[in-house]
Amino acid sequence: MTGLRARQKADKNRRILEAAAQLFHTVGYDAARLEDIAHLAEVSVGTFYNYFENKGDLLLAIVSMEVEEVLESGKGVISAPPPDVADALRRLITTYFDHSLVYLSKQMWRTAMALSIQQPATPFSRRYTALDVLLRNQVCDLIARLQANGNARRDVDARAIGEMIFNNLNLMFTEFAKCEEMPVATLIDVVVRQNAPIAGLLHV
Amino acid sequence: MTGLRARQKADKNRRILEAAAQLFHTVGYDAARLEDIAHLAEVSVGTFYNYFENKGDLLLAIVSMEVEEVLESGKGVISAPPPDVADALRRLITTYFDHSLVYLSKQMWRTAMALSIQQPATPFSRRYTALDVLLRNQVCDLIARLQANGNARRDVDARAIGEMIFNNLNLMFTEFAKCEEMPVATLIDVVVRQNAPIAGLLHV
DNA sequence: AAAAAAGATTGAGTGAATTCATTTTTGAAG
DNA sequence: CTTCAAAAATGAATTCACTCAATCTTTTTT
Repeated sequence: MTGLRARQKADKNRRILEAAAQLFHTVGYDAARLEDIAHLAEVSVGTFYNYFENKGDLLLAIVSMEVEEVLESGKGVISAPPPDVADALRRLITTYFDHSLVYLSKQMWRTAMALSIQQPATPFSRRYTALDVLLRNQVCDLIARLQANGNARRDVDARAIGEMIFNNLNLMFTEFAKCEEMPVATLIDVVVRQNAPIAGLLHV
Repeated sequence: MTGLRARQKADKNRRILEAAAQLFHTVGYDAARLEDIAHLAEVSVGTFYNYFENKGDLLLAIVSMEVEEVLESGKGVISAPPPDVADALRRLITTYFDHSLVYLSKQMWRTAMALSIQQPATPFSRRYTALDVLLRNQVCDLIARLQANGNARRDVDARAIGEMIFNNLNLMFTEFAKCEEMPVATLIDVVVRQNAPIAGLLHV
């Protein structure tokens, strides 16, 4: 049976995450003071630091859970992609971008991205980066799948193309997060246009 | 003649930038306390805040000067590019990346990137973003120039391709900055490989 | 050239993240 | 059931970016 200590620890971890998610959502990342998060989670500030490296790590933990969901819904597209290359890419990026603002605000995304760049060695930063790798692989897999299905030319480096498409959409998402006015639809339109020449290249 | 006030102001601005550049370089961004920067620049902390919005803005000002130099040396490549598409792209990205660590450490780059994402509305953040746009245009111009010279296919959207190539190299530079071990040569190799399919697409 | 207005400087004060020496709780051993 | 060591929790103290009311300097006005 699980020891008391392990259960208490798991419970506190959960309480801290829930408290933070709630406060980040209601008052924003900056305004959510560690003292308030700790109080809401019914732990002391010192205890918080036994569970997370710092305030940023906490945000990255929450964002990572989000990205895991996105990754999951991406799987659906990969397993049965539309036959046309342009359609398949549009479907995948739409899946990614439509998911992006359900739980997280642009401000939270910006902070998370900034933290993952600034402190790349922290545990949740590594996890966040690892998830990016999985997303990148997913795009590469889509290209490979289209090739296997005979819907895309086979004489092209699927990995190189996939990496470039992912890196582009990733950077465009950053631009999107930096601009409060831009709607998701605009982001999708821009990326679809950028993908067009490559879709043309791959078309059988 | 320039008023006394204007001269004093310009001088203080210069002193602050020099002091910060020196301390960021020697002890790193985080360890450079505002009090130390102000002291070295022979102004008070309060005065510092009449010249810059915050500590991050100061770093972005320094990084922006760097990027301006990179942009300048990029012009040389654009004006007389090698005829082969792949060669031309390699030449441009080598110019960019070789310049990147002359004055700035990876840590300084990471902090600058993080700040420009996190506080996109601050004056120097806007400037930094504007410089990114100029760099992106430079890549688009290179493609257009190759097309004009008859060295690249004309039936392809030069802007879409240029944006994608730039966004990819930009994101790869971020990955490079996040990984202390990666040498510039590796970065260049990876990006050249990623560019290869597109270079093939464009080849006449 | 004195007075008034505008602009700039100042550094002690404020607030929030992070640290750490001390105390408390848990699980194991006798 | 005690005793003890390891693990976890605690919150007061520290640190540092940033603010602001008071003061000083330059420029303009009379």
